Amino acid sequence: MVTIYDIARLSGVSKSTVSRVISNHPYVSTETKSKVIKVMQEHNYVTNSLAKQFRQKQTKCIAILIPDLNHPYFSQLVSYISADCYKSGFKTVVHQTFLDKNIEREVYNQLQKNEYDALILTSSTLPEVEIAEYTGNKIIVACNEDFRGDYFDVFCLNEEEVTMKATSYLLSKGFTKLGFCSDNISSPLQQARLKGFILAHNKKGLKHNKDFLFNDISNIEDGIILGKRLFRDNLEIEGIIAGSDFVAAGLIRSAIRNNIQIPQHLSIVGFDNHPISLVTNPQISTICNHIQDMSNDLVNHIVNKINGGVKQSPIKKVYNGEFINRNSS
Amino acid sequence: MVTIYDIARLSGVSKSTVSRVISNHPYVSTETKSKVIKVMQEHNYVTNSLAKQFRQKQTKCIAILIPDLNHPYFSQLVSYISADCYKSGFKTVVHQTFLDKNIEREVYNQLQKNEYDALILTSSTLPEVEIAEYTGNKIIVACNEDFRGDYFDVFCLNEEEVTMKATSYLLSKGFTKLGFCSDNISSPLQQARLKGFILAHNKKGLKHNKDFLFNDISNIEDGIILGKRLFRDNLEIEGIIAGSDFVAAGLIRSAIRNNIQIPQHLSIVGFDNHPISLVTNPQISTICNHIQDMSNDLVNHIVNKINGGVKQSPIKKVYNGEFINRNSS
DNA sequence: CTGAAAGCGCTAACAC
DNA sequence: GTGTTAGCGCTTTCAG
Repeated sequence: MVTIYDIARLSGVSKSTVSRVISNHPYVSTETKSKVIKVMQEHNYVTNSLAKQFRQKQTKCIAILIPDLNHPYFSQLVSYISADCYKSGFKTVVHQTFLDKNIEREVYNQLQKNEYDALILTSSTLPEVEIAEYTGNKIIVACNEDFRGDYFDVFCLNEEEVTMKATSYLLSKGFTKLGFCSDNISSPLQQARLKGFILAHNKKGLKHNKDFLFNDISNIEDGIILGKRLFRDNLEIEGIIAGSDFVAAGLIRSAIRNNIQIPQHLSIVGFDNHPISLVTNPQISTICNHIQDMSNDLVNHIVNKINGGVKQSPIKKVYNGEFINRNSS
Repeated sequence: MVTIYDIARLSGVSKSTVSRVISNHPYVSTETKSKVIKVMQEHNYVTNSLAKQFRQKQTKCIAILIPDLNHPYFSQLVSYISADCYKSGFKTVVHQTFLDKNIEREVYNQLQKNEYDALILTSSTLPEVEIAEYTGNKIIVACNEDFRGDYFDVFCLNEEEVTMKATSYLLSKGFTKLGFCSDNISSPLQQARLKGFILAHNKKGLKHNKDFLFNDISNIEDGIILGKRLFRDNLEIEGIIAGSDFVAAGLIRSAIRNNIQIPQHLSIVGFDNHPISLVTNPQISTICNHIQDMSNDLVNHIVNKINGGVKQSPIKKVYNGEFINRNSS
C-alpha cells in the first residue's frame, strides 16, 4: 500500500505538504501541488480513510435506528434520510432492531465507541431516560417518533391531534364502534395516536371499546389475518383506524372476501399516504405525514451540530399531518 | 476521554495487558483480568473503535449498493442482507445510486479507501469490467444481479429461464401481443429477463413487438400511468410481463378504472411474490425469487472471505425462481 | 503470564 | 510556502 509518506519521498517534499495537497489546503504553491498530484496519480495513491477518521475523530457516518427495513413506511423514511445525509457528505448505517431491546442498546454502545458521528432514532422500545444514559453526550435526534424531547432533539408529527381528527370524522359519520391498530403500542408514537383516538371519543361523550384495540398489526398480512378474525367472529366493528395503509389494504382484502362493504359496513382509515392507498378498491382514506420535509430539516440540523459542535438545549419541531378523505371512510 | 493507557496506569499494569483483557486474549491471569475489568468499569472506559479499526485495518462494515431504498423489492433485499450481516458482526452502509453512475463510482472509491471490508452489489449501471477496475482487489459480490461473474462472485436467479416460462405460459393461453416492463433496461438482470421474453416468442415462431417494450417503469405510480396510456391509446396488448408486483398492481388499478377485465382482456404477471400481490383484485400471478436464501448464502460467503482472506476464482451460484399462477393471468 | 517498544497513516501546531 | 515534530489509541511482536 502506498502511503502519504511514499508520495512525499517520491516527489521530494514532506508528508505535511502532501497532506495539504490532499485536503486542498491553501498555502501550497501551484507547482509543488501539481508535482505532488502527478506523483500520486502515477502511483495510484488512495487515501486510507481509516487513518484519517482516526486522526480527526470522526467517521462521516450517521446511524439510523429502525425496527425493520422491510416495511414501506420505514424504507421510505430511511431512503429520504439516507439521501439527505449523502448530499451532506455522510454515509448512513441502518440498524434494524426488530424491536429487540438488546440490539437497540448495542447501537447506543457503538455510538459511544465513536463508530458514528450521530444517531437518528425513528422508533424505540426503550424509555427516553435510558437512551439518554446510554448515549452519554453524543448527538442523537429523533425523527417522527413522539418523544418528549427532554434529552435530545425531536422532529415529529402531531400524531395525537391528527388521529383525533380522523377518529372524530368517523364518529361524526355515525360509526361509533371503532377499532384501533398499532404495530408496537409501547412506542411513544403509537401511544400518542391512541391518546388521540380516545380523546375523540371523550369529546363526544363516548367510550372506546378496549376489546377493539389491536396490537402487533403492522403489514398487509397482519391486516388480512385481523380482517379474517373480525369477520369470522362477527365483531360489531364499524370503523378502524388502521395504523398504516398496508394494514388497511389487508383489511380491505379480507372485507372483499367476506362480502363486507367498505365504507358502508366498515369504515377504514390508514396512515402515511403511501401509493398503495391508490391501488386498492376502494382507495384508502389516510393521513399524510411530512417525512420528506422532516428528513430534510433534521439532517440539516444534525450536520450543523456535528460541524459547529453547538451545544444548546434540545429542540422539538412538530409538523402538521392532514387527514385525506378517500373512499374507504 | 479515558484511554487504554489511563486504565493501565490506574490498575498498575501495562497497556498491553489491558489490551489483552479487552480482546479476551488468553494468557492473562484471572486476578489481573478482574482487576483491570474493575478499573474499566469504575472509570466508564469505552473502546475507541476508530483506533481499533485503524490498527486492525478493518471496519467491520459492509457496503450495499442499490438504486433506491424506497422500493419494496430493494428494501426487502437490504433488510435480509443487513440482518444477516449484523448476525455475523458486521454493520451495513446502504448506498442509493438513483441510477447515477457517478454516485456508484464514488462508492467504489470509498471501498478502495478502506471504508468497507466488502461491497454487495444488488444492481449496477456500469459495465462489469469497469467495476472490476474501480475496486482493485477488494471483496465485491453481486446479489441477484445477473453479472457474468468473471471478476467477482455472483449470486442470482435464473431470470432468463423463469421469464421465458412465464412468457410461454401467456403465449400458450393465446395471449400473443405481449408487453414487457423494465425499470432500468441497461442492467444485466433486466437484460436477462428481456432475453427470456424474446426467447419464449422465438420458440413459438413468434416475434415480439418492440413498441411494447416499456422502460423506466418501476413502481405503483408508473404502473398506473402506463395503464392509462395503454388504455387511452387503445394499444392492442393482451398480456404484460410487469417487472414487479407493484407495477402489476398499478396496471390492475388502471385496468379497473377503464373497465378492462383481467385476465380476460389483459393478462398480467408480476415479479417477486410480494404480499401486495395478495391484496389486489384479482390477485397477481408472479415469480418467486429466493432472496432470503440468497442473502444467507452470500453473507456467509463474504464473511468467510473477509476472515479467511481466501483468494479463489470467482464463483457463481444460480437459484431457481418459480412462476406462481394466480388470478391475473 | 506480563511489559517495552514500535508503529499503523494521517493531521496540525509550530517553527522557519 | 514548507518542513519538523508530536501524537491520535490501539495492537502486536519480541523479550523476559
